[in-house]
Amino acid sequence: MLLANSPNFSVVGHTQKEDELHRLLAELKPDIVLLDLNLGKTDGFSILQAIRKKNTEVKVLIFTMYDSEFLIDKARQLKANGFLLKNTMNGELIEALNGVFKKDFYLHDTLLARKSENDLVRDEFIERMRLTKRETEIIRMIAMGRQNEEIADTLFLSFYTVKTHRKNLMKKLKLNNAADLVRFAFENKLL
Amino acid sequence: MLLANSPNFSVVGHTQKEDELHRLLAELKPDIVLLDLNLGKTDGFSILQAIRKKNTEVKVLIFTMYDSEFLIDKARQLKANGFLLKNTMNGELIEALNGVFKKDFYLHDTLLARKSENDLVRDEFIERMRLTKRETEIIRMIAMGRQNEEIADTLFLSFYTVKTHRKNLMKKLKLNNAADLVRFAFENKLL
DNA sequence: TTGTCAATACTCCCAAAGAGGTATTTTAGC
DNA sequence: GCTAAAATACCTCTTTGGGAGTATTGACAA
Repeated sequence: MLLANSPNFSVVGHTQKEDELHRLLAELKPDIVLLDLNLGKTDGFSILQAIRKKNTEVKVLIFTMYDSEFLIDKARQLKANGFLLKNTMNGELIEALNGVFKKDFYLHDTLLARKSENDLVRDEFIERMRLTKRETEIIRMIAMGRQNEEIADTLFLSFYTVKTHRKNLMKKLKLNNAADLVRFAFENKLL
Repeated sequence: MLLANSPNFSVVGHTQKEDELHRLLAELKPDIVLLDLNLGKTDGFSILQAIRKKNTEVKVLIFTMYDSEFLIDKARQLKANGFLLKNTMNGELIEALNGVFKKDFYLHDTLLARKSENDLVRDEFIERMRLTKRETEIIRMIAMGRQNEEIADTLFLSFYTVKTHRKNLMKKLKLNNAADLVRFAFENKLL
């Protein structure tokens, strides 16, 4: 709908399923994929990685509701070509679609401006709370709604190890349950 | 520190304990109380209520890191005189301190401006998900890290009733655990 | 080189949450 | 006054989380 009146861009296909995505990519050979980031069961990032394994040419623009510095970093790291928020104006989508060709990694000015500020908040938090690398990694996954076993599988750790980290996080941050932990992650810009 | 160079305001006391707060209020008779909102065990709002029960004169300025429309509403509702974010500039604190005398409820312009926008996001979410009044109330408390028994006590409900609501929320929102629920609350500006 | 810290892994126990139910009462709209 | 939705309350069972403690390994620094 946002692209209905655009002379330069049109939507050639869309899908909800990963296997269909790969089929469509091969068939339609689009210039850009607008990829929705889901933090739930089906992780948009793993799809991004899958795309990059098979296809290094197509531009991937992350299009999500998650206004998060951490996710922006992760998107860049995993070779996305841009990051765009869903609650965006019409103009911004077009701008972003052009942006992915012009820049290595497109990010809207307003997001860019806020980023360094929030990075600071986050880093200060991690420093203040003396969170280790692993702990930071795990608190983020908890905040994304993952449970111990999932986290263990993803990081190739024992279920017990994840439990230990979780326990230590609770202790360090003086929190009592997972909900508190998620709140803390949001407040300190970890997510 | 922020008030060190202010000709009009000075800090006459401070405390972390509620009983001491009431003692200090009686002794020092300050014009304004800067009240930190903790969403954890010790709820800043219950302290606000306690102050209002004994003392209707003193101005209470909520001073918190929680940038949340919902909390702003709640503060106004419980007769606070203003709401100020912690990551504020020096000038804004002074502005707010003056503001609590001038207005019924002081809120910084930038917050005010953003508020209606976020209210919309929230209302749309509640509408879309068909959340009832009670469910909205309870998802917020869950997101604040409260557990079923606490929520039950606060709302004068049975523990089982809260469990039921929690269960229904999970079903409606297609979520699997409390962490997911908290994330959803943040993303949809419920908190 | 000798600690300390980070990371890993495990045990036991208990509390809490999550997933199925069912059922009654209240409230609000027609 | 009737009906549908919301709110209340209870049950059983399984899974997950939270708290306590212990132990081993590798890395890095004093």
